[in-house]
Amino acid sequence: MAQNKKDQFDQEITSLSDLANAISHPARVAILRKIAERQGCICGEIVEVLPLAQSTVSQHLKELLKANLIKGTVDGTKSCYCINWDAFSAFEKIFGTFFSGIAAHNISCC
Amino acid sequence: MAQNKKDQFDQEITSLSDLANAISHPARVAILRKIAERQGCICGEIVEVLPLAQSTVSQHLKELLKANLIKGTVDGTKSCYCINWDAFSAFEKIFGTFFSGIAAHNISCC
DNA sequence: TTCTTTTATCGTATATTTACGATATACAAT
DNA sequence: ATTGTATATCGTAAATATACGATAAAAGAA
Repeated sequence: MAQNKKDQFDQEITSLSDLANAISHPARVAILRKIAERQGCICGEIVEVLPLAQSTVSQHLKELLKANLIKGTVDGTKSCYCINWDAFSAFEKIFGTFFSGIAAHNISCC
Repeated sequence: MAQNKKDQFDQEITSLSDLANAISHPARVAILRKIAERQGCICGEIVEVLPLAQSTVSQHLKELLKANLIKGTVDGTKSCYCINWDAFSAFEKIFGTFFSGIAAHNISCC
């Protein structure tokens, strides 16, 4: 964009929008679910179940790492990812606060 | 992108990512909160409190309308927006399902 | 050592998003 | 009728996101 204004908002707001952004692509939602579902960590199995190239999946994984929702460790030639449960419950809390903050004013007008 | 693959995912996944996308920009979170907080509908007051041009705010409002999270009516020269409570509780439900679906497998590995 | 496997990163193309100013439209007020 | 106000839309520029193939790096197997 001509100029990025995202940093002109409160931290409370940007932490929410950043988390929302992390799951704003269906591939990333699918990756999170897959990682959670296969309780042991998984790696390139994700590539098999997604309709995306390996490099693209790797890119999405990087985004999820950046948002701190997953953790990754190297295991031989393979990479192992799993849910960062601490960050995830914080995530849930932030969304809960957002929803209850909105719902506190529930009055219909138009 | 070279090719958009977003429609190759389940509807359950895309409805979540679409909603997340709606609040993936801080301006849109701020707009939702402002509309909820001023229980009566508001219009261009949003422009005053955001660090964005009127046309940009209008664009973000359009996005929120597209996601069905707000409703808009015209009132004279002014436009009046408010939360779409039905859609909003559906939104909350979808996120709740997502979180509990992930949390169901809570096992730490790496 | 050499070959294979796995995954991250680089380079690149294209699509989408974000942002603004200018303009159009529609109503209100004078 | 003219002027002002509020807001949506258009056109456009620039940034970011998405996707892929090619390549690099690093470990395991032969």
